Amino acid sequence: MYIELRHLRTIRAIQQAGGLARAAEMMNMTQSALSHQVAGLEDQVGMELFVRRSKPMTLSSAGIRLLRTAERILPEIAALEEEFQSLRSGRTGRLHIAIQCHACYDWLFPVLEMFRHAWPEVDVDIRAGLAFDSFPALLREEVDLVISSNPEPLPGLSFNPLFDYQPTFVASALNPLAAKAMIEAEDFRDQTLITYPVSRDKLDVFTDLLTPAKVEPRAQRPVELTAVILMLVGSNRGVAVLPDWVIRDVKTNADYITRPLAPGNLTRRLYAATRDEDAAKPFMAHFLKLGRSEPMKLQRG
Amino acid sequence: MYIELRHLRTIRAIQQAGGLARAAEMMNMTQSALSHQVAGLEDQVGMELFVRRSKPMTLSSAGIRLLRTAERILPEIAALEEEFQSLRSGRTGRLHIAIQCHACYDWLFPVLEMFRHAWPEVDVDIRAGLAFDSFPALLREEVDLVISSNPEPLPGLSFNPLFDYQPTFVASALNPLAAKAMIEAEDFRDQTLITYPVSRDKLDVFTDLLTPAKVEPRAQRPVELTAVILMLVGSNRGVAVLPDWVIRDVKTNADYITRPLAPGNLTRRLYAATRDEDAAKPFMAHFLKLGRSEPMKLQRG
DNA sequence: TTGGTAACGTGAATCCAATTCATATAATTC
DNA sequence: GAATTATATGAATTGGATTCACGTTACCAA
Repeated sequence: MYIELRHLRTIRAIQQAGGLARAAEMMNMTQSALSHQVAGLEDQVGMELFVRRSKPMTLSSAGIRLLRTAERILPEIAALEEEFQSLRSGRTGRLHIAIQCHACYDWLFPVLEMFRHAWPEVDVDIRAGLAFDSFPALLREEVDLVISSNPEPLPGLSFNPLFDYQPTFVASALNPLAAKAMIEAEDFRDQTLITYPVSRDKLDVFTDLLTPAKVEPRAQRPVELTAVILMLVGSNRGVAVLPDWVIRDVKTNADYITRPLAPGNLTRRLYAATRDEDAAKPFMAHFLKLGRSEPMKLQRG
Repeated sequence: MYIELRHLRTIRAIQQAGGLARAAEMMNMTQSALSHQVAGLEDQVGMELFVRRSKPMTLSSAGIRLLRTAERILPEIAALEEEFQSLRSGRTGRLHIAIQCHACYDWLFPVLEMFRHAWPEVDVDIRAGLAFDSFPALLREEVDLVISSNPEPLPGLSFNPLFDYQPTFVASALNPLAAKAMIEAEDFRDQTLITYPVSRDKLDVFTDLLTPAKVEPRAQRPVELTAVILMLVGSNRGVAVLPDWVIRDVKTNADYITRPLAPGNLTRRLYAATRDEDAAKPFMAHFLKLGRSEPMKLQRG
C-alpha cells in the first residue's frame, strides 16, 4: 500500500474545499485527475474513503481517519520546507565587490578563493569600473561590498574595519633617498611618483602627506598594475608609496629599499562597506572574518 | 518544493543501509534510480543532503534534518496503513451512535461498557446532537448506528429489532390517579406531563395515546435528564410516561406508583438502524447481540 | 605509486503512472 | 422536468521515475 503525501494533500483539499471540483481548482488540476487519484487511493487502501450517496461527496469514517493523519503530517512537512527555504536563502546570495584600492587585489584574490570554497552558491564578482561613485552604487545595490580606506558615513551603510596598514615608501636601492631612514614630503619634489591611476583624494600619499604639505612631485606617472609599479621602481624610473602587504616581497630584495613615511608611522585603516541589512548575512559575516584575518597573515609574510 | 513520502523512505533507507547501493537493494530498485532520486530531491530542496567526500556517502546537516522528519512521519504512515489493514479485516472500525430516545442512556451505557472490552480497537462514541435527521446522517456516514423506535424504511438502511418495552405511567403516590389500575388518555387532561425535550412525534405518550385521542394535557414540561424527571414526579410536580426499564428502581419505592397505559398493554419496539453493508460486520453484529440481550436483564431488574 | 574493486554519478532510452481531454452519468436545484 | 452542478470513466497523452550502460571517483592492498 503506497500512500504518498500527494494523497494526503488531496484529502485535505477536498475536505477544505468541500468537494472534488473545487479542490481540483484549488490544486491546479482537473477534476478528472482528482477523481482518478481518489479512486486509485481507495483501491490501495481497500475501502471507500468518501461517501457518494450525497452530492458534494463527503469523507467516510476511514476517510476521516486519513484526514486526521494528513492534518498532523502536512504541517510538519510545511515546516520542513520552510526551514530548507531559509537555510537556502542564507546559503546563496550575491557578493559583488567594488574596490577603491588597487593594491587590494593582492589580498583579495586569496580571500575570495577561500570564500568561494566555503560558499560555492554565492555569486562572487569584482567590479573594477566603479572606483568612483562606489558608495552610491552600493546603495543602489549595483554592488554588495566596497573595499575602501575612506569611509563616508552614509545612512544605510555599515563600515566594517578590516585591518590597519602602513603606506610605505619604496624606491630603488640606487635612489639617493636610500640614504635616509625616513621619508618626508619634501623628499618627493625631485622624484617621479608612480601611483595607481585614480584621483589624488583616493591616494594615501597625497591625502596624508603631499597635499597637507603642499608638495608637488616632479612628475606623477599612473600605472595600473602593482607588479608593473614595482618593476618600474626596481629599475629606478620612479618611487612609489604602497601598502605594507604589497611590498613584503621586495623587503628582502637588495634592489629595493623601503622606508617609513614621516612623521611617525603613518597608519591607515581599511574598511569593507556593506548595506546595513546585509552585514548580518552568514556568508557576508564569513567574508568579513576572512577579510580581517587573512591579510594579516600576508602582512607577516 | 514537492517532497513526497518516497523521498522520506529513501533517506531513511540510505541511512539504515549505510549507503546508496545497499539501500537500493533494500528497496528493490537499482542504485541508479536512487542516485537520480536523491539528485532530484536535492534539486528541489536546493541544497546537498549528503556529503560525498568519503565513499559510503553520509548525510549532511540538512539531510539529518530531513531524516528526523522521516523518522517521525513514516511510523505514523505505517500505523495508518496497519489500521486500514485491520479495518479491512474487521477487527477495528467506528461505532458512532445517534440516539433518538433519551431514556436509552440507561441501558446503552452498560451495553457500551461491555462492548468496549470486547472490541477495544473500535472507536465508540455517542452523538447526542442528531436527534432529528439521524437517518440521513447515518446514510452520510456521520454516524454508524441509530437507536430508534420509529423505523423509516429507507434504501440502504437495515432496522435491527432490539427489544420490546412498555411505555409506563409513573406518578407520585399522592397523585389522585394512584387510585386507578390503568391510565387512559382522558386522565392526562388535569395533569402536568413531564417529557424529554423533543418533538411530540418522537414521544410515545403522544404518538400512541394522546394525539390519537386528541387529548391535551394541562401542561407539558420538558426535562432533559431521567433522574430529574423522576425527582419531579416524586415530589408530585407532574406525571410522566417512561419505558419500563427506566422505572424498575421506583417500582419498589413507596413514594411512586406505576400503572399500565390503557388500552391493554401498550408495547413498542426499539430498533438499531445501520447501513446495510455494516450490519454484517463482526463488531456490529456483536453490538446488536448485546443490545438485544442486556436491556432484557435490566428490565427484569 | 599502481591496479583492482566497490560506490556513486550521468545521459539516453524506456516504462509506467498520473494527468488531461472528451464525454457519460448521477445528484441537485429551480 | 429541464437546467445545472458534481462526479465517474475511458482513451490518449504527458512527464517523471526507473533502468541500462557506462563513466568517474574514492578506497584498499600490495
